Amino acid sequence: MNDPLLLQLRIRDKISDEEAEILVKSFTAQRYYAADQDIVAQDSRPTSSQLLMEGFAGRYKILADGSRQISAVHVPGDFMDLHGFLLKEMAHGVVALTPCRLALVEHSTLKRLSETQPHLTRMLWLDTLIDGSIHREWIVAMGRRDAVSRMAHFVCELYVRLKLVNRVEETSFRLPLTQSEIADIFGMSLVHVNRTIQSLRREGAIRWEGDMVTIDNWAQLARLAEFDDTYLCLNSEPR
Amino acid sequence: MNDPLLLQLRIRDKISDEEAEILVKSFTAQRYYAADQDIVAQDSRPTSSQLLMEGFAGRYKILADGSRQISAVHVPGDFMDLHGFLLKEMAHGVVALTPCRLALVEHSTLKRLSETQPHLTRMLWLDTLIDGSIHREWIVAMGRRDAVSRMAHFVCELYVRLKLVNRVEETSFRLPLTQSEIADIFGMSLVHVNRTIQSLRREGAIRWEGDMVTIDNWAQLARLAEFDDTYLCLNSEPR
DNA sequence: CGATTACTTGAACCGCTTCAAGTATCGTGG
DNA sequence: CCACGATACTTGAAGCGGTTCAAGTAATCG
Repeated sequence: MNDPLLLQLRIRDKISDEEAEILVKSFTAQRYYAADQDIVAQDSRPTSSQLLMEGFAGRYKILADGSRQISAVHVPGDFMDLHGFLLKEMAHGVVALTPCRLALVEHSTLKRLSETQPHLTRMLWLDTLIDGSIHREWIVAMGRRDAVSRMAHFVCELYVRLKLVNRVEETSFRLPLTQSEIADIFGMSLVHVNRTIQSLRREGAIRWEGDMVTIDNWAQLARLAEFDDTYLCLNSEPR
Repeated sequence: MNDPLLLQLRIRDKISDEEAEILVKSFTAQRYYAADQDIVAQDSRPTSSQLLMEGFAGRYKILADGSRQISAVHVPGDFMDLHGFLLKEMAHGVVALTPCRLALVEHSTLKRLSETQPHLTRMLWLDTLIDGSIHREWIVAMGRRDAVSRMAHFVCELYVRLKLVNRVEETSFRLPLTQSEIADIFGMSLVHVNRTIQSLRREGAIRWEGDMVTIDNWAQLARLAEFDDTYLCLNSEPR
């Protein structure tokens, strides 16, 4: 079974085959989105949640002056808007940053799961807690790290998260985002994103050729980023 | 019953008296912390979670250069480190920003709740989802708002959150934080926090005299902040 | 009353933004 | 197969929001 959600969950705790089957069967339909298409609109009230199976998606908000801030980046296996199950109203939109394939669960199904499968429920809860943990790490980075350190941190984080779902080759991964989109992730200008990436290249920490990011010197990158993967919760233990 | 956690939960959904009793009885002990004391240490593995009953607390991380970033501010009724129940290891510390009173639940009790009380479990899950929602709003503010707008947003948010737990008088609330602590919340310098507050004062939007913050012109403050309370999830509905 | 902590102000500096232009890449139609 | 347009990336230079350093004032407390 290569369901990327299961890959993610099984890193954090044992999931029995029965549980896995129940979980997989909860998803009723698949959907495809083109790049730049809205998956969930701001202020909408979805009655289902979506799991990202393939591609990159982002949670975002547009401000009055037209600027956009992306508050989360999702990779395959991320249960993107599981929040909506209990929050009901979406304060932020979700956009496909690349072409995306998604799997859909009805909220009513999730509610039934929460009544009958306490361990699975805790694991889904955990999934949203890890989201929150990543948010906090981003807040720290935005508040107290300079552009180079933040970029290094972002590359480290994506490397680890993509590795969990087998989207990494050696020290490289595909990151099909434009510098303009990355600027919206960092809350920086496109120009400064460009110079920041060049700075990391010049130091020999990474290569970034088109879609492919290659980490040439992990130790240096992690040092620049002060990267510590605790917040990604990578240990398997009973939960 | 004036338990501030129940006040918060009952804003979002009905909680039966039975459920309320079960919840209240889950807390076994109270603890008191002095200002600046660590409630939860970074990288620790607590076996209980704590509910903030009185005071202000903050989640934080210290970086290698000694700077501190506060990633969340907690008010009475916040179930501060409910995360720890499933995340196990704390990537961030929690500090008492003022003297604090806390109520304690063992993780084993929470696990039992999750096996027997699906609705309460969903409500606790929701509590952590609202935390995440606030994180995302902070990320947007840090990325794309200037200092005045962020300060205005922070004041609006605290006003609403404190009102939910009866810590507001008319248009005023106590905020016993130093400008230096606020600088660590904003990831700004103390000097700029000072000038930003003065700017809001000069515009007549707020007064900020010692501990007391008074909102003199909510409309103006909310406009500066582009404040929209959707992310605080203030509607009561079945969850 | 003196020490400590919080708040305030001024001025030089710097990281990042903005504006403007130029280059590389890629898909598409003639 | 090349010309063209569109999009992404790159570079330069001026400007600004926020930092840093330094000092001074107000409030609090033993």
